[in-house]
Amino acid sequence: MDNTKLANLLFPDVVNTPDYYEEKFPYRKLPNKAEVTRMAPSPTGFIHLGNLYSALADERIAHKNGGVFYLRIEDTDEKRKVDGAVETIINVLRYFDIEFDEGAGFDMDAPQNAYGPYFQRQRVEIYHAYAKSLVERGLAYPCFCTEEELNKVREEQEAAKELTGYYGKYAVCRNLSYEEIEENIKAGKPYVLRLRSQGDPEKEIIFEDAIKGEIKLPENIHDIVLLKKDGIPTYHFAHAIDDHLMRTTVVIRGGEWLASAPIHYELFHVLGFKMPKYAHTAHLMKFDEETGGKRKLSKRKDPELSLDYYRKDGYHPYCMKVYLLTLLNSNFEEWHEKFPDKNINEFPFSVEKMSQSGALFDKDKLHNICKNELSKLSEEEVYQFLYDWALENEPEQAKVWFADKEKMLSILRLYMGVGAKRRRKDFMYAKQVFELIHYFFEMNTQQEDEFRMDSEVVKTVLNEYLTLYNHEDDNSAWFNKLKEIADKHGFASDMKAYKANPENFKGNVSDIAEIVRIAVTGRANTPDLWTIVHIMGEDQMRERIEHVIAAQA
RNA sequence: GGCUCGUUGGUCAAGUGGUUAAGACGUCGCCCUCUCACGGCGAAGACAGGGGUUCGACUCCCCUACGAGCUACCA
Repeated sequence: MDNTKLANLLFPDVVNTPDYYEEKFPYRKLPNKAEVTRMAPSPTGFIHLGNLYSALADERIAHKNGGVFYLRIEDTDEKRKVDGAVETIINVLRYFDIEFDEGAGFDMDAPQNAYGPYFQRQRVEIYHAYAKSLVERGLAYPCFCTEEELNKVREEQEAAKELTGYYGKYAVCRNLSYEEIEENIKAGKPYVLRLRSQGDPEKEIIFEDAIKGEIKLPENIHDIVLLKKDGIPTYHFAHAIDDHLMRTTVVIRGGEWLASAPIHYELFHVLGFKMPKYAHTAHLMKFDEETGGKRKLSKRKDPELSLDYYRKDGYHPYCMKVYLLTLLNSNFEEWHEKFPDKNINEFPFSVEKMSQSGALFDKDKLHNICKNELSKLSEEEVYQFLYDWALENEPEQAKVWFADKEKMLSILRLYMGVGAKRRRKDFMYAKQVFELIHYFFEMNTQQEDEFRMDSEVVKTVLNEYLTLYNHEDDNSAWFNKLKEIADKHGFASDMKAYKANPENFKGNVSDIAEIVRIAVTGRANTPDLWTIVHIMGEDQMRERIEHVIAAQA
């Protein structure tokens, strides 16, 4: 068989050789320990927490030592393509402050496009150049088997309990003569290009995975598809060529790829490429109510883990990042606690520290981190964050909430405990924040907690409160009046006295405060009531209380 | 079915042959306190099971169970 003749028959239009591309995309000149990583999503239009999780790992590995992190779009599967997906990916990652150095999203002529194009569909002539050279060397061949034929073979293999796939005696197109091939092609028969695998089933490959350590796998023996019948490469072929030509040094990818590592190993070998380092990550998992076990995050089943969800509810991107970092590198949390003022990008991130098994997404933990991180921000920063969120998600309400900046800042200061010895930690995410403070902006809010005293007592206390109330009172004068009311109606004003003999009282000052608190805010738990009253003003307070009194039967 | 990876408290996890088996979240209790939040103190709670190897196994080996992934002209 004349391989050169075959190569020319298959790829008559290919002019460039692999050497041409090797020269065009030279090794990168980078600092010593710098790594080149990439995020290579397929544009399916959906991006969830797990994607962010691995993107963050890639980004950290590249940037911790002055390397390069780029975005490549793996759009080889026509069926799964979704319009606008690329924009979504870029926007979401930008929102979460994960910056790319090059790749999709930059202009074609921009210097950040030097190793492009970064859309695989725009790279077919490159793939074909390498494919042609494989054919020339007898390492690839066209296969004319139809899907039906392949299915039939697979069924037979399954029935015979043999290894399924296109290999050995099942690789019927492997030894077609030039004449047969030419005839098929002239007849217009569609074909795929397959690798002529050199693998030996008895041998195994050994390679070092940065996360899992030494891995032993049998050599690949399958004549896998390199080019699909439309001439577009499969993942495997594109991966080898792209990551080589884009000079990727570390491939961080999901553990589902581990099993196909032998294919990649053979491909890199046969193409004469140096293997990158691999790091196969464990997936973020979710507790599955149905089965009662862990499972991989799924697009269809877990819409609440979509990144859009976190944007909608207003989770601060920084908090998300801190959370993911604590999952990614277990020593991060300790480091962050030890150096609270250091930029989290200074953390010495390492792939080796990444978990071997999939972590369950933990909302409690996320919330705890949100509370802590938000409590480190200034009221101005929180104001800006909430403002941006509200404008995008609650434009109508935003007009009300942000009509008076000073008022909003006062509320934030109160809820954040700014100026106090210790900061409060009530805030988790924007939506929740507004649920906490909305009563400031309504004349009569819905009562969310019930009075524990009967309505006669409530009425009496509230009337008394209104009578004694003086807006000029400071916090302690104001509180003394609550005590006065307590004493007058058989409640203890002194907590110690109450604790000593609770049976002597109807209750204590806290019960009086609670009545007023519920009347004013609609709920039993709030920060300092005096401050609340002074932010909302005497009029609003009186109106609310009178409204409550009137509502008591 | 075959191949592969994994398995420490409810969750995330430290741990690399000798430890009272860290820490964080959550839960519960106490303290502080006008409620809440914050903060402080404390409690409960784990090496999947069985065999080896060894003076000694959470740590090394084998088997079983369970979980996950792959087994496409999808990535």
